[in-house]
Amino acid sequence: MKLFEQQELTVYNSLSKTKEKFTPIHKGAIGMYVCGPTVYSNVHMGNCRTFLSFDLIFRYLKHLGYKVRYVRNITDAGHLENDGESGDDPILKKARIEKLEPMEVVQKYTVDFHKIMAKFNALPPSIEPTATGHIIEQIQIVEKIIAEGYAYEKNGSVYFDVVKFNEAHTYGKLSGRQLEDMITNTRELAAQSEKKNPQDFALWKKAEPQHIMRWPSPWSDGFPGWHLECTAMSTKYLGNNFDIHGGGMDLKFPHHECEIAQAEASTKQSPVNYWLHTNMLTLNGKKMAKSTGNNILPNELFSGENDVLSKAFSPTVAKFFMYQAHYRSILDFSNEALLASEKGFNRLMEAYYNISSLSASDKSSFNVTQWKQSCYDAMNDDFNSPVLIAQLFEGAKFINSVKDGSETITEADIQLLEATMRSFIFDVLGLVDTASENTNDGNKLSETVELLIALRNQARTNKDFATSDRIRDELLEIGIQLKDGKDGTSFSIN
RNA sequence: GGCAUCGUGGCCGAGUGGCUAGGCAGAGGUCUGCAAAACCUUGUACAGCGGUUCGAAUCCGCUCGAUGCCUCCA
Repeated sequence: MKLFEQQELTVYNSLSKTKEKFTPIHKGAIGMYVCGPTVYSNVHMGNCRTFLSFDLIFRYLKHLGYKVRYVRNITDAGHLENDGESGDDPILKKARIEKLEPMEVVQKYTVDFHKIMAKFNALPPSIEPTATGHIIEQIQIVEKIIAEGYAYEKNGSVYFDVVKFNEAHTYGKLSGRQLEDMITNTRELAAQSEKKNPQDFALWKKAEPQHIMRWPSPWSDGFPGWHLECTAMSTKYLGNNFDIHGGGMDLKFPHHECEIAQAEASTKQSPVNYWLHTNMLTLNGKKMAKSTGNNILPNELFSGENDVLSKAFSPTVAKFFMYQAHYRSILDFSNEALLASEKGFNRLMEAYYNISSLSASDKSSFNVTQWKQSCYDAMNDDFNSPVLIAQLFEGAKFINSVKDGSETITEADIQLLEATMRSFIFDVLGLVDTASENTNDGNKLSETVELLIALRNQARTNKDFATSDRIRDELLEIGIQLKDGKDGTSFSIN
């Protein structure tokens, strides 16, 4: 029996604004689409948070035994500023600044994105389609929407008729906005607008002469609108109705709202069963954003080269820090919080490695089976990673107490405890144990340090504390800390 | 201005109509030649004011404050 048949998963659906029991369309299989990055600059930590949140969700669904098709796109064209009115494509803009072909910009930052995700030990999606690779599909959807009467062409550009759509459908159901409110509250753009209403959005834009990213279409040589890309790529690989659509909270409106409208207008059905939105990572209490410069880059974090950081942090620690908050909560990025997470993470890993040295008893003084279920309960409750981590710390506390002799455990429970800790820490959370990498890597280094430890212990036996302290202190200076315990001396490399 | 989210102990951050989340820091202890590290123990907090209730930090209303979206952003 698959795990998912034993565990009841609940997810928060942004569309209904409630937690709902999760039931996939096809038993045992899940289709999930997540809006990927627009590749005109390096991804910052805020972007990473969203992708790491969905990595956790992807990993957990797989862990439960679901077959998951995870589609995450690369936006490499059409993402206009100012909704296509007087807007500019940021990729084109960047290409001009850096004197590159647009596709060189795309390639550069796509490669960077993949590198960063790999450092965070994020699993690659099943399919990673690009907008420019799906122009034909996008044109077909525009044709369908025009045929249904929900779009109109003007001077070679095609716009979605929001007011018309709203007569038979509901525009604003995801974001909770009323079209009437939007009409009264929308700031009027330049009077020369081609749109019937300011709420209308571009499906296809005619390219200006200087716009080099362009494709032929029935209406003009031009390029697709941003919202259309995701509709084309999600439905192509997941069908007209699929399970999960995710993205950052900031994409809810207008991007996802427009996706719903496009899909309903072209297929007459609701595209997505569960909408999942991740919340923002803030810096100094403000949203991280590419445009304002209020952000921190992953590489700055890994190297410590940023004024807000007192030291470098590993990708795993950063990830652990982010998973200590729920994905739907705003999280503020700070050095203090990272330091706290680093200590906590190291303590958790120490406890995990202590499992192998536990000695078994006839009875367990702790209900390991029940504890295991509470780990699942946490994740089943809308992927509540902070509660899962709290449970893992409960496990750690128990391990240390057994080691201490104040609690007991059976051999079978040792196996269960180890397997559960391992699968949640490494498979579900996708954390990487940096400490053990350090000690396993340099065998010669380890042997050298072991030799020094032996010499120091000899000095201690002879009460030659000057020598023993010198070895200890000088090793510490070069970043090797000796730890005297009951069973001898161990060390860690910082 | 409209829509939405949120305000938790020194810090970070879960959760919830009555039963201690967790982490970090602090305090006490164990261990140690001394330290460090490690481990154990320890904290009754939920913006303010009203209301509902036997009982609210948890529900409702108002006030104040913060953030996000409403123009590109995960």
